[in-house]
Amino acid sequence: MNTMNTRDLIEVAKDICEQTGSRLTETRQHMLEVLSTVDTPKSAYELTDDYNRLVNSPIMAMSVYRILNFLASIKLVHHLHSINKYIICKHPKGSSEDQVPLFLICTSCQQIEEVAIAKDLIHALSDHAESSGFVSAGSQIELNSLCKKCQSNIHQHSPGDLNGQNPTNK
Amino acid sequence: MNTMNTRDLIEVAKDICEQTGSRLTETRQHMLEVLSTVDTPKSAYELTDDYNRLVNSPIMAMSVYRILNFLASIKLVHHLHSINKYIICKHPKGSSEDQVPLFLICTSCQQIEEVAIAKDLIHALSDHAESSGFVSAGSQIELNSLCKKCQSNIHQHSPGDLNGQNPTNK
DNA sequence: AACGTAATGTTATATTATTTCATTTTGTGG
DNA sequence: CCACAAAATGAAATAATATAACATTACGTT
Repeated sequence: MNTMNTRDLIEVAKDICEQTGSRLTETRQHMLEVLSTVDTPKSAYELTDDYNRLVNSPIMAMSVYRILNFLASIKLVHHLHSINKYIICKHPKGSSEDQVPLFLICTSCQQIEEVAIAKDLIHALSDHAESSGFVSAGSQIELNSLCKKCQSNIHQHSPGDLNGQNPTNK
Repeated sequence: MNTMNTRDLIEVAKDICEQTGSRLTETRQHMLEVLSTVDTPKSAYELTDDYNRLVNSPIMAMSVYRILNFLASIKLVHHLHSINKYIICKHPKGSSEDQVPLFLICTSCQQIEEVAIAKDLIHALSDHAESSGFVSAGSQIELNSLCKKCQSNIHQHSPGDLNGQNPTNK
């Protein structure tokens, strides 16, 4: 496990910023703190609300987007495309050059588990491509799943149907 | 290779609909035809425009969303979350129970390569989770990549920097 | 023909994201 | 210390994406 507390996270952020010639401003730091208070992914607008609830100086959604983009660019925040939400990186230290993040997203309770997997595994996947030669451009992997807890809950109440697809359009 | 022409696709669609008690209506069939005319993924609104350009009877975005959702539910269309676009399924036959689609998305030219990989491979990935027991809920995998063509183009013009991350927020 | 469900039409609105330009902050060199 | 350039934010508008709600039409079944 490599999860960090907020203080350590801020330190890591400062280091990265120094290295890249960017700045860990007050709002960016505040946003990291806000992100640290939750363990489920949130939309940009939800984070805007959270920020304005927790931080004295108000912020607008536009700024939140900018900050999220920045934090994502230095890999301290992940954008989960499949649910269109953002979450703090759980182990910024562990993300070495030869690893990419894998996200297990519980489709029932939205709890996230983030693990790092070897890039080699990705290449093993893409080698199945016919006109292979595609190269992974550092993309994360998102798997919509069911966590243990929700699995047992569902089995109690309505067995089967883990896929939950329904062919109608209602 | 398992790519189908439009006529075969319609047949498959009809079969699926019969099995599930749904209907391959005229608009749905038209949408499949529209989707067949392109090989790059398109947004719902782009498809709305395409539809209205190619089909005589006009359609509204709301209906397009409904139809895309329907076609996705019967696995004839895929929603690529990471770029928020839709594309026709390249081999609806091949998607047996023990396979899931893997998409290689060229971040440069948006060309897609879709292949089917064994579900076992997914489980191999998620076994890296610490509190394992997550189970894949039939989710597809999207890899942002660079196709062969764009790789060589980039190497000619600006070597390196395949990841293209930039730490500023401009 | 009558009924119920599936599908679509239509309008409005919610949600997410970007564009644009002005202003402020901050490090750097003179 | 001051001036400058780049980085970052403020602010307003608007674009792009997606859903809600309700009316209407199409269609298979009895």
